[in-house]
Amino acid sequence: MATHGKRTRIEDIRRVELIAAAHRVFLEHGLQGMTSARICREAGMSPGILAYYFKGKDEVLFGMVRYNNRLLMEDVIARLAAARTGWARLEAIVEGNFPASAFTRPIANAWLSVCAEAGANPQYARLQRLFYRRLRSNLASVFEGMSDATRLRQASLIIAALIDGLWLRKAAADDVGRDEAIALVFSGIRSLLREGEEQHLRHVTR
Amino acid sequence: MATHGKRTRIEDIRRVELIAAAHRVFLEHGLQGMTSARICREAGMSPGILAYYFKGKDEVLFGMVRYNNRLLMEDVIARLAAARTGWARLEAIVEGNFPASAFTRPIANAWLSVCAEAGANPQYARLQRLFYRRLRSNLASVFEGMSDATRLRQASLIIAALIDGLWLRKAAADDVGRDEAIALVFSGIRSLLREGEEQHLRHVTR
DNA sequence: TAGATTTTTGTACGCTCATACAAGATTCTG
DNA sequence: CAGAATCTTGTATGAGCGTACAAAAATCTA
Repeated sequence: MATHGKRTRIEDIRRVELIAAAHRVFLEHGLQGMTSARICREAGMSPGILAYYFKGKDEVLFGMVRYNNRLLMEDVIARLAAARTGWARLEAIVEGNFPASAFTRPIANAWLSVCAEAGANPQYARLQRLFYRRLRSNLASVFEGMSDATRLRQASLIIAALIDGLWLRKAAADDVGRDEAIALVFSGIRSLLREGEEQHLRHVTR
Repeated sequence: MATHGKRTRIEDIRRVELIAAAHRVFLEHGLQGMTSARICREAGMSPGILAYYFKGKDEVLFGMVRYNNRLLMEDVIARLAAARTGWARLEAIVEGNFPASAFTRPIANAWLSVCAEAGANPQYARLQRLFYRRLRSNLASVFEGMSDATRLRQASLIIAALIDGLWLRKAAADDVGRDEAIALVFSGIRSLLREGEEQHLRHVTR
């Protein structure tokens, strides 16, 4: 009992440490530069440690992506819970997709390398789909009851594509700042919405 | 003189054959799967041939990207030359960015892998910037004289981001077809433009 | 056709990286 | 404290890749 508790504790600690280290390496060097040796060095451990706590590198990798997504989603979830009007919820979603500390060229690049890898690796594709579905359903919850189904699909697709595209531009040219990116998305949203719909979002809904 | 002509011919033929083969491999396997051996096999040649006609793999790679960009741009340039109204030129640009035969999940993925690599490799970043600058200036030539500078920058950024984002969505989830993608971009454009501006684009300009 | 030049082939070297593993260090147990 | 279990280290192995190169084949020249 006692030994079991301790053993599990240390194992979990190491796993988290290694995944956090992997995350830092990933943000700095991208998926390509995230080698086993670098992860261990970043964690201050020996190169062979990964094989002890993980079945293989893929396990570290998936853990890292989940870790990353959790960090991002926690922020959005907290903001969504605090939001009172539809517009505030929209702000939470959009701003949550451009974290102040994360809308950076190297990070945009790192994220891009995951998207690229998702084409070859079905497991990645699944993680991506999950993340994207959450965004879509968040947007849908803001717009629901406002428009017909096809318009809603269009609007949420456009907004999602806009967000992704701005990240891509960040990675490629770094020609847009965080505040400008958010402003651009809202500019797009305002253009998409009719006058009455925009007013509707300003009412307190919950 | 005569020998020089012949020698140059064969060298150019092989280089083009190899670059075309590299392009096919790239579209199918992405940047990651584009190995020297595969390129040579695709071209029906021996593995060592690359070293004879190219200084290294990078040279093949940059040649392949240029080859790809040329293919895409030829289409846009031809459509632009034939366009008479501003709206037609806009259609040429937008539809040219979604080639019917190329708006495919594997191709979107391949393109994405180049964007991801551009983060680490400055040479790639240069090629990407060139390609993107062309899109922006094409868009600017359509909108010029219509709006003030900041609105123009906003609009062209949003449209460019929308196009990129839709390609990214294609790669990630394949949840949007070519026609729908084009329709979405135009839906975004129409939302962005005021009524008078949209009418302005329907006049014959040249 | 003989020799010279160009083109192509096949292979071998060196590098990077993930993974496996034996040996050492640490912590727990009785 | 001795012995066992757990944890950590450092290194070795092998696969995949780009590249260099010697030898073979093909083509050209006189």
